[in-house]
Amino acid sequence: MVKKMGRKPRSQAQINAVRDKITDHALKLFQEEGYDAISIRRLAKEVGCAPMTIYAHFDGKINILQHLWAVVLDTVFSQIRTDIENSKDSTQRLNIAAQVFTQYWLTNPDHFRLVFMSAGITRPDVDSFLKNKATLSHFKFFSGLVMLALADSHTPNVAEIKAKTDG
Amino acid sequence: MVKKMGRKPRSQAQINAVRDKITDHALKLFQEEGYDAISIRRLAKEVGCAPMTIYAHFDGKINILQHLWAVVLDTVFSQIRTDIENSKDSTQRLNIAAQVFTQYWLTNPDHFRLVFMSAGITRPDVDSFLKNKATLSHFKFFSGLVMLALADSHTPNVAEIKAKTDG
DNA sequence: ACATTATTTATAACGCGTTACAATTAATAC
DNA sequence: GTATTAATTGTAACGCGTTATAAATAATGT
Repeated sequence: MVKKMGRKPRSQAQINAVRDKITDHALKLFQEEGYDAISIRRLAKEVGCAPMTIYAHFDGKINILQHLWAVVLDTVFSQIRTDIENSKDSTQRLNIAAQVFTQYWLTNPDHFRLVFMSAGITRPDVDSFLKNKATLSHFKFFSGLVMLALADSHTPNVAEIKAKTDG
Repeated sequence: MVKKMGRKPRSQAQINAVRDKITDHALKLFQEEGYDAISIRRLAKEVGCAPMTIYAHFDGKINILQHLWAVVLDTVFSQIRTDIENSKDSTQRLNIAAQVFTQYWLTNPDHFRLVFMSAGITRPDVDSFLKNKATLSHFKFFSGLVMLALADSHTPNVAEIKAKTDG
């Protein structure tokens, strides 16, 4: 173990502070003018840093948007989880979840636009985002609710229909 | 009516000949190397024309892919329409349609890749493609089959489930 | 041949995301 | 101070889609 010299690496809090400063401006700008109307050079200018600094904290432009998506979905699903604990009936739980889900987008149309209508998003971008662990668990949680509700409905061809609609 | 002078405008067949020459090379190149691995400059070189000629026949790169999509979907749905005429039962018709649909992608995996997995496709691109009249009629035709099958199933909560899955 | 119209071509430019790399600034240890 | 390490900055460049514009080419009339 040799002694360390020079500047010490930043703490996680310090790193997150810079990331947050970037994502805060990105969120505002993306909502105001759209994802591909905002360039990296423009975003850097608004943040007050050099374009290269952004690339030091994010893999690329699309990575910034994925970060924003994750934040929004985290709040949506955490609210669903808390609101659901009141009920025990599986179909009713699904109803509550769906209601919270849709209600969130209605009261936060800007978030809806950000997540679902950001122009210029490619399929592989969405795919890699869906490979994110937290995001995946959210969808597993939701599909679990659907499964339970379907199991309670006792209709023979529902599973078949679900298979088709899934595809 | 003044007399016309100079070169006459090309016939539709002549125009289509140029378009087809472009789309033929585009189809081959997109399948071989992927949509965004092929640049307009590269496509033009392979076609044997100048990049500007492509822009004279298509609004842009994404427009070429939309053309290819339309061609593929046309063949899929025309095959479905012919194969369906044998049966009268609505649920069986839906079954046949789904089978032809999936079978097509299994026997033409390259087309499947082209339509559903072309990288670099944006949401508005897909949206504008779906606004195409022929494409829309295809989906209306398919959703009509689903509706009829659902009407025959006599299960009370199927419509509700369908509403959720649609969203 | 010539003028006229249609089509293609060549050239340059714009901003974009992204990368490479050297220069610079900031913070720590001696 | 000075050396050392971390982080940011500046600069240039690449290919991209796309647009604008003028020149070249092709086909038709007289």
